[in-house]
Amino acid sequence: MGDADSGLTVKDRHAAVYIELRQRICLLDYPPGAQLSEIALAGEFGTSRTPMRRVLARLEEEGLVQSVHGVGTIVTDADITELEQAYRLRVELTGLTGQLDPVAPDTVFLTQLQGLIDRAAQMIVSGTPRSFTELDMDVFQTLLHLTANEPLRQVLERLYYQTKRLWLVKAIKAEVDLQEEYGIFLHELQAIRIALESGDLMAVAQIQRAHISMSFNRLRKQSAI
Amino acid sequence: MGDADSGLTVKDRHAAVYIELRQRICLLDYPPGAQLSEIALAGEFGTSRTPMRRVLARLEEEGLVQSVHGVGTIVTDADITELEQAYRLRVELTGLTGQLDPVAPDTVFLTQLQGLIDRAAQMIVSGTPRSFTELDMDVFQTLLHLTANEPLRQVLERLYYQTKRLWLVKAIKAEVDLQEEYGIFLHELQAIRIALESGDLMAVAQIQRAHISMSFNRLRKQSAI
DNA sequence: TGACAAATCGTTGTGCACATCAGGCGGGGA
DNA sequence: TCCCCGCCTGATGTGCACAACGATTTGTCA
Repeated sequence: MGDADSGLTVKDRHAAVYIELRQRICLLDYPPGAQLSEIALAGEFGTSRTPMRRVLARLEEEGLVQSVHGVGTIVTDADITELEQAYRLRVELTGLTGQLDPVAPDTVFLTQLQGLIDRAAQMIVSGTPRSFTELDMDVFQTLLHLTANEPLRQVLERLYYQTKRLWLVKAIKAEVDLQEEYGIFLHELQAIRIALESGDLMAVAQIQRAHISMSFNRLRKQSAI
Repeated sequence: MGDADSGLTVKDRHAAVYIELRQRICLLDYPPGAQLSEIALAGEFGTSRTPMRRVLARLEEEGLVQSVHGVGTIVTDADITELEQAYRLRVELTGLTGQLDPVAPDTVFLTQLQGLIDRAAQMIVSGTPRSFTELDMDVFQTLLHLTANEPLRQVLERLYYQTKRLWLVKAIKAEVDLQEEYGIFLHELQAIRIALESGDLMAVAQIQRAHISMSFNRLRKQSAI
């Protein structure tokens, strides 16, 4: 946390804390069941409990933590049966990104995408569940720019971070075929690039939609064992 | 506000305050631009600023108010150009209600619906923009039970209250044909009942979707004058 | 030795005093 | 008369002390 508050407003600092905590939860630095201390977090981020409680309240609304009076603030469990509804909604909403306010990519975007594809190729050689999840988050944030519909982006972001922990939990328990996952992901990105170069944003959305749906089915198959 | 806190937990009381303020904003008791005082609201609801600030923070995330340091908490403007994206997303998501976890209605539900239809018929005789909006809210909450997908319900509820003020603002400015609106709404409810009695929840969703879309088009036509 | 009850500890929730900030009002000078 | 600077007011944001609550531990009695 290099305090580089150069020109940053206070509101931005709070948003940064929120994003940081969300990252820690979704990367399982704070695993399900972990207890977050308001005082400790306030000390770490150089503030007091009052602003920290606002951040935690937002995390609670997103369903990532749960605060109980007298007990503590606990990281919620990533249960596949409870998150199935969210996952299926995410599938459908991803399909809408090519329909509602699609944004044609510029050359900068295509360059970024190529960088992400290169990182995905590197995953096959030396990838860990954690580094793969970090890459997946970057890809998500990048592809989110393909729609200008702000409410849709907000909902998709919410659903993404609600459901993303499922994969990493299973991956750490060695219940997924990592090499298969890496290969499928690289293939998806290449397909997206092809669709993008042909200017077919509807196709891009459908490719994402299909892969999210298939990814969920693989997770369900693994949990049925 | 009859303090009937019989068996209600503290959390429920806060939720009730949130719903009450949301209602006041969407019924234009607090019109766009109105300033909400944390201290005054805390006094009215018999609490202090701290819990009230949490409620206002949630309203701010929903986009209904905006808090600015040193200025105040202001009810946001209901601008049709800014809410167009939310409206179009709401149209698509309403169509999904018949697809994601549809719930077959029971006899109690059908009885409730008939009561709403009767109220809609009464609107044509003696309806005001405000009472019509109250009826519309009750209809929305009732029809929301037709899907069991909790994330979808939350998003739909959010989008509904974000966009609902548009109609009431125009209606109060006498920029909508009230009798036409009442008639269309009654017709919609009757169509929904017919689809419901035939057990076709997909049709119910499409009927709602179509009417929300057409309602928005009527609003746009009026604002283009 | 077991079971029950009371106390203790740590946590989140609340209330209040103060800091911080933006806008408006008024006075003074050109 | 106009403009500008500084104060003043009222708002939200923050920090702290205390209340409320739940889990655990400890002590006592049978």
